[in-house]
Amino acid sequence: MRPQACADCPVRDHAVCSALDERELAELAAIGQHRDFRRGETIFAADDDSIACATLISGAAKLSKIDSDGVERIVALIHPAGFLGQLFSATTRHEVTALTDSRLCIFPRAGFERLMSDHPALTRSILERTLAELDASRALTDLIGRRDAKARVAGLLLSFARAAAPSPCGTAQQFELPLTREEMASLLGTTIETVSRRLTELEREGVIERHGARGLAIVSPAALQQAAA
Amino acid sequence: MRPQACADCPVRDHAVCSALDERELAELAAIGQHRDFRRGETIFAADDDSIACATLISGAAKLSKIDSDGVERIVALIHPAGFLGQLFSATTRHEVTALTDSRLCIFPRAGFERLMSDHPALTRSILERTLAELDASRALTDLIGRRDAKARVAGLLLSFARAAAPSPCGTAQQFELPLTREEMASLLGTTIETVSRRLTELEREGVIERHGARGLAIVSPAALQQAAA
DNA sequence: CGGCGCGTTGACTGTAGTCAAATAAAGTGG
DNA sequence: CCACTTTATTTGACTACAGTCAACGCGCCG
Repeated sequence: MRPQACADCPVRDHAVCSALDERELAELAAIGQHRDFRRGETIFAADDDSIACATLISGAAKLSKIDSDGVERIVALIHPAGFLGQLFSATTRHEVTALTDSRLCIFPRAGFERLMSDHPALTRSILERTLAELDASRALTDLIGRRDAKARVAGLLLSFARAAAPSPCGTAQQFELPLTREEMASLLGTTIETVSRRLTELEREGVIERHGARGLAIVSPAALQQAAA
Repeated sequence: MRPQACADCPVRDHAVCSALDERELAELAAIGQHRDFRRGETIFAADDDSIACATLISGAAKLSKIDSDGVERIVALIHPAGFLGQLFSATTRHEVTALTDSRLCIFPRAGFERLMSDHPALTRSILERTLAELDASRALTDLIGRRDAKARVAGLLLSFARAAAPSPCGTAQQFELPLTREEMASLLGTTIETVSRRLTELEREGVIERHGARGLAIVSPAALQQAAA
């Protein structure tokens, strides 16, 4: 990867590298390289040596743990411009998996951390990104702490709609669900069947429309918002 | 507050200030001051101007949102050495409330952020703290995503036991619950009654013992761990 | 002493979980 | 390109757990 590539990068205004000046960006670009992952591929495995970190350029990823019974528990979703990998820690804490075909800009961790100490702007940028992840994580805590499953499902759909929107503050009216029913259930702390039933219910009420298993259109944003309350 | 006070600070080895050298610490101490809050007191109100941030020296705090129906939804707990306040943002996003009598070391945000730009070590230290909060938040996501209420309650007790332990890695065998039933329910996405019933059940099974409404002893750590699985 | 906040318990209802089967979608090999 | 297998999703019937409403107990403070 050359700095040239950064000029065309779809996340160059939002990712951690956006705060760097040209010279710093060149240094970072020198140690980074693009890599593609197919849907379902493991990006980092849990409890491995933490040797790399990355910016997600396109696609989507999930962070998960496998608990003692072998059940996957998803704890976060990562969207483009998000940062992946465990800094300042010998091993990774979560499984990181591509939810859709994805492109990453990967950096060796040692080199990345060295650049952080050399360039405070990079540290600061990572901090801002981490604070954003923390906000997202707390929003998720809020979401899955809702008592009825319908509110959790509705809230998840809204968060997908926001993530799928072209502009950072809008919401897409129509999009593809990035998660399987099983993944949604894992994220929401419920079961496949309940997710399916609540989706059916929302469709019967005229709040959403489904096009195939993954396609989704929001017919009444207000009603969906209401259902998520 | 003077640097002298820092020497006796119970969290001086763990809080964000621990990474600073003497001169930096003196600068930070110059803009910080201690303040005590009583149980239940609001530390920062949601949606206020974000004018201050703080290190929690002793006690405990909760971060919460009040949703449209007026129901409180707790999204995080903060323990001593934790950092409070919203950096890089005009307004606070959450209500911050003292759970027990607490002592804070408060800094005006503008001064604090200026010190961060002057001293990369402080930025780096805040980053490490934020990464720790992010881990904690994801652990909470994992906890409240469990399907049965008993596992959620048991897991919460374990996390209290860890927080109450004198050493960072141990677990206290006996401690006071820092949350009311209502707060536990809010955190776990369930109801007061369910929390109460599951506690009664755990006691009946001989896993825990209750001493009054708040006192708790873990009789069988293994069984509790098992129940939380 | 009486009220108030907090916690526990009981009875009942309803929603979500479980087990099982049918259907739809996606992938495979001819 | 189609038949076939495999996987994902929906639906149904039943059960169990959690939510709701209500009463009661306890400790605290005025």
